[in-house]
Amino acid sequence: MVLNQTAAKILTVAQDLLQRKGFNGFSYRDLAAEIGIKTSSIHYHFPTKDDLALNLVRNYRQIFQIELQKISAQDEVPAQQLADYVRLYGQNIEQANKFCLCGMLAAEISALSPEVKQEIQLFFRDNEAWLKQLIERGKQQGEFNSNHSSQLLANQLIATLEGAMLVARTSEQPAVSFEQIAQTAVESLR
Amino acid sequence: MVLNQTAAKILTVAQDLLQRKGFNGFSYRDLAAEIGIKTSSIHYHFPTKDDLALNLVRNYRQIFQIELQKISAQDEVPAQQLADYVRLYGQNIEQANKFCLCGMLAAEISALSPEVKQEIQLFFRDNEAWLKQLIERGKQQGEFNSNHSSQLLANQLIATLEGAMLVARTSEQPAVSFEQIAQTAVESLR
DNA sequence: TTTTATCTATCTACTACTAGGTAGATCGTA
DNA sequence: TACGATCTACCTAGTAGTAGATAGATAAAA
Repeated sequence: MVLNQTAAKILTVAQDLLQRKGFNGFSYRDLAAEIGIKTSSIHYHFPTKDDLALNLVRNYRQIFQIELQKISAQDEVPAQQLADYVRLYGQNIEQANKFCLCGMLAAEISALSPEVKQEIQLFFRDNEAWLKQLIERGKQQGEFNSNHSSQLLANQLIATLEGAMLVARTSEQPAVSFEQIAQTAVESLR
Repeated sequence: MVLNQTAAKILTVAQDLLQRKGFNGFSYRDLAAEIGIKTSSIHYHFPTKDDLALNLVRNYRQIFQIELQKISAQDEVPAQQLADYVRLYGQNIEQANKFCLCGMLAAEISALSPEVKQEIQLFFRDNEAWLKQLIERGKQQGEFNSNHSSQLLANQLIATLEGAMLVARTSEQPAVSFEQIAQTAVESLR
């Protein structure tokens, strides 16, 4: 997927608005105003808003995958890799109280096409698969300890982090609120 | 807060739409059409949409509190009370894949006034306080076991349940998906 | 008579989206 | 190399429909 400069800019601004205000919380007009083009130009690159959402999720998945691979590539112990993983989520909140793009779209799922819904599913599966592997390794190395399957623990952790981000949005110190819960969740794996 | 029939009906329908589609996902027109009145009548009872949101959250808090007291009143062991608590959340998903009203509004927080935001905060505090007490009792009775403070565990559990509901919305079997994660979270307390 | 609760009718602003046009770049071909 | 055709990426100017909100009439109840 090769993108020209304008399309890339649209995606950048749209992602920011989406993570802060939600899919139903921004319009093509908002995008156009911030970028300095006309709404029709956005329609040229992304014919429908659902199209835009699809591209945003695909983009988000891809970038997240790259970050996961980066963490995997660093030769750290599982506990440290888990901490790095949690920080990936924490960055959203630190930046203007953003929510996870896929968490946001999950809340607004009824406004989205089956294609977008599936792509969001895949984001969570990506995370599940990566975390499952990590937890597996952590168990083998004696860092993590639980009777539950690594897959269940992975899904539980994803839910906890998404929920922590969500609840943190209503707090006066979102970053602190998130960090506390995330910390507890990570330590619970020991 | 005494409500006449129409205001009560508006709240009922609005709550349903809000939990399924989000605050930005329904309009006064949608409400009016479903109830069989005019939008201006809704404005009479709830002058602004933010007003409506405020009443919805207050109502939701109140009903939730009643449910919590019901659970407390039943003379069950903490582990069973926790299961009852989780079922409170699960009911949302079973009903047409609804999300927690306050979880939904937390995602759309940027569209809401500080008053509504504060009321949502209070909902989470209600839950935190109730759960903290429950976990405390569970620890004393040897049913729960953790090095973390009951308050942290309470907040972690709330986040996990909210996140589980959120992620479940993208799944093909939301109820199953939620149940698995919730089950894991509850058992992790042992 | 005042209050309550509804209505009709309307407003301004915005929604996603489209038709049709245009400047400029790129292309194949004579 | 020159010329016509096509393509890219934007524009102006609109569409129909929806958003939340309001003014003022009306009718029934207190």
